[in-house]
Amino acid sequence: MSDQKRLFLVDAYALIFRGYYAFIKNPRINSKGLDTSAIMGFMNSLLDVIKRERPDHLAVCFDKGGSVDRVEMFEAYKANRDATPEAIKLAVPYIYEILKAMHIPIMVKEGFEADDVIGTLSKQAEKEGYKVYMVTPDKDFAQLVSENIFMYKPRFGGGYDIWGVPEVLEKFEITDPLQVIDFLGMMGDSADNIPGLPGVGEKTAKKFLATYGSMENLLANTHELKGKMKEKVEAAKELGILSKQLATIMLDVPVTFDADDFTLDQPDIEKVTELFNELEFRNLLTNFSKTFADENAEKVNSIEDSSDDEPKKSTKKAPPSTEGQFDLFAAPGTGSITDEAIASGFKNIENTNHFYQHINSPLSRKILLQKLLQQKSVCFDTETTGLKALEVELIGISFSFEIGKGFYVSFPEDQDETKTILEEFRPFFEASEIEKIGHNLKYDLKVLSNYNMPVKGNLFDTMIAHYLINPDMRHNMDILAETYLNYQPVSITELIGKKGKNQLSMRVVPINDQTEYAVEDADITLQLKEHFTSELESGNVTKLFNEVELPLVSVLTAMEIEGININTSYLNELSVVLTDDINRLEKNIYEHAGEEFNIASPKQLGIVLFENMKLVDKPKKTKTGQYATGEDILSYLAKDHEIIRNIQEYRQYKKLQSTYVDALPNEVNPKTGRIHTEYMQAVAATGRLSSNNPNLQNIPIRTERGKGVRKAFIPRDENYVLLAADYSQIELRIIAALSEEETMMNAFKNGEDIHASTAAKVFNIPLDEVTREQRSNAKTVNFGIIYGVSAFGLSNQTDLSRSEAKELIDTYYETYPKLKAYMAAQVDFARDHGYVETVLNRRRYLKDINSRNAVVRGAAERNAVNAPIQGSAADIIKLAMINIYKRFEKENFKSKMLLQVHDELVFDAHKDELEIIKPIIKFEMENAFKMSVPLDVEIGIGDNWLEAH
DNA sequence: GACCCCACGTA
DNA sequence: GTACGTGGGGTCA
Repeated sequence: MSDQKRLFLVDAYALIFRGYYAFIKNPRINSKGLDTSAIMGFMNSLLDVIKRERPDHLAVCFDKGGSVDRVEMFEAYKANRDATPEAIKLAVPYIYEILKAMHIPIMVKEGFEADDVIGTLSKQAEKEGYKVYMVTPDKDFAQLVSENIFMYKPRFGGGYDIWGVPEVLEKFEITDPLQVIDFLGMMGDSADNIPGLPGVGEKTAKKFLATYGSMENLLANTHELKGKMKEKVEAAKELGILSKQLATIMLDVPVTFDADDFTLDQPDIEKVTELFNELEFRNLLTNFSKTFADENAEKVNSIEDSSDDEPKKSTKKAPPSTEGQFDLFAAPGTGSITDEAIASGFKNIENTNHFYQHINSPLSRKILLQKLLQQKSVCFDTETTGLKALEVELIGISFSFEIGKGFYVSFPEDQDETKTILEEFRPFFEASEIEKIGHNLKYDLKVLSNYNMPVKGNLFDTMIAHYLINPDMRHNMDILAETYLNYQPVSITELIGKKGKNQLSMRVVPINDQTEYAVEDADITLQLKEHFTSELESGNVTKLFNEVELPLVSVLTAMEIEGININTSYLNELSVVLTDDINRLEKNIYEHAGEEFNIASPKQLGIVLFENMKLVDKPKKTKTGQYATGEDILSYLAKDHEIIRNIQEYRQYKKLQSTYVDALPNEVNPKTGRIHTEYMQAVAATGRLSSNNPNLQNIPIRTERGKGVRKAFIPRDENYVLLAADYSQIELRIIAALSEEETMMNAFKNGEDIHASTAAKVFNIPLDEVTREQRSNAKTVNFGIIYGVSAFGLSNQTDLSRSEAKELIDTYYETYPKLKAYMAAQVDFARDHGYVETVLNRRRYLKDINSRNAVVRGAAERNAVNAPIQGSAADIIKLAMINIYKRFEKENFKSKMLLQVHDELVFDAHKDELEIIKPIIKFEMENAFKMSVPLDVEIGIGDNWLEAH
């Protein structure tokens, strides 16, 4: 029996960074807008260690002020690391607080890195007879490993790997752990900016070590090397020695290991609870409480266990580790982690009681239906053959109305039989008194519509609920389940594989797995609903949810099902013309350049223009170091160089052809002959819709050639025309009304040309003397205001110099003082509350509004101004859509609403109904929301979308 | 094939 | 300066 004392030394920043990047795609933001990913990631790892190992001695080590010695050696040391993310800077003080409350010793030494502190302490403690575990994912520590010193590498998804001497020797293919230093020195480390030997990577470093054993010995024998490698290494001898020094962890930091100081005491549970509550760490708090509540019980048990020399091996089934051979040598913290289950202890289908039943007989279906009809509220979810709702077939429907229980009705491949079975459930779907719960219900409604099965009754969509609770997050059900229910659902990829060639159809998944997967989804969604009902309430968005977003689901469903007709043959002809133009331009460009290259490659184009042709003395570079060749750059050069004008034209035509002219015909649904875009209701952070598959919200209109594409959008047949209804200047009207800036309000009330009116006031001249240029500049400022202007941005957009732009903005604010006050008030509100809101109380949280980084804060401030404007406009058109849809339904019009483009609605208008629907549309849009400024809607009609404008 | 970057279409 | 989605090139596995 070994009673050797154990010391755990935790490398804080390594775990903090790792935690932060693990959540990078779905940062954990609490209701105050604080990004808690780093704190959560770190605490999960720390609690995991404590829970598993019950260490009696433990300390957490931080860097402070970087390594003075290493920077002296090599100025660039760690210089090319990105600045520490804001969220991490904010996280560290919290982590200190929590550690203090947990009574965990913190080790920092100004001017030294945590590596060095841990190294020094490890060696000291080893001498005093301790077994030392360095808790870190960083491979650099392998050099410290000895008989009594181990690396304790936390795994994603819980569990850990222990690296002792044998593991290190095997991983690095060396004979002594100290050779890790030579290894790192040879291959370098881009994250730490250790240069390494040029041309030497992992493979070569291992080979060198096998042959020469050390950096010094390699450098003494470079004559044995061959070719390019010989030249490179010989030229870099000094660099090699320096790299090795940089990679060496120091063992003489002025710190002293004192067993008493490092003893792990009982935490101040009250204080920790308070901190966790403040951070809104519900699951972590549970985890923490369990860890320390079990403390005494565990200690008794551990008498038997203490015969283990090594920490207990994990028995929990952890998800497949991402740390394979390759990952071992990846830069720390940069790996994008797909498995976010850092917190061990998610519930899942295996450890949670549930009763999910497959329903596959007439009798059982009948019983289920009767049950369903007795409910006030039922959650359902469809399983289908694919993702395109209007083209897929139904495979099954899951239902749940009681937590942990649910049913899965499966359907055969035969579509007639499927129809018959589905018909049995018509009483349920048409029952208007039963609430239907789902996650992304629009999809399910569309699938059911394929079988002519409309759904009635109130809806509750958990995806949209969460979109209102926090629009900046993503709303996948899996993530929501993990965040709010501490539950990790069966992953779809586990069932049918990764998307792409080898993906299976749900049809071939064994029926038991189908049932478990499908009912789990309905079960989880049901549970999320309970959760979100109160969260909507506390976010003050219940009304917005019930009266705008949920009714809109049905409206969008109808619009998507409707689709729009396009003139395919016209587009095909257009493509031929474009191809001719493109070929002609291509020839000209090659002639000017004196060489042939891929004009569509910005990389190649940049080299031709700026290296070979040297069109500019100091070409601008993009952030990745390539030459910038964007439209803004080219337009400066256009007047002097024909090749530039040709390139601009080439780009324009290529874009039109690839994105629209050639792509749109492929999007025509073979069954309906129409294009059915998909509106995303839970994507845009401001509350706007977005459109994809295909995106019909960015169809060209500005250029002559672009307008050609619009002509392809046509009415359904000769009895119809397209009707387009546009809000005129809705965002400016909103900002005028919200700021109560009377000058601007009056201009709108009097029906003035707002940009000319602005120009007259700003330049202090009569309205009829405003020049085109003045109006244009005023227009740019008007728009700039909405986006949060800067003099820099304005001067970029106009011919004005920076100082002229600044002067214009200043006069603008003098002309409209209340507007400026309103903008400042929005920013203040955001600082105080952490969010801003629209006229319908739609919120956007701005976590960076108090950031100490001026650039980051500036962006948040512009959002504080823009989000309420853009979002209120979105609110208003959504209201109008709902009201118009209701009227159209009620009147049973043949005319249909087809598209929404942020401030415009497009209709297939039956010629006989034109005069009836025109005033309805105009009225409903202009009166959707009452403000102190009138809304104005312009209606156009035509045989295609261009003419309708 | 998956992913990022660049460029560019709209409001 | 705000908000999106798509297509092609380039790179890596």
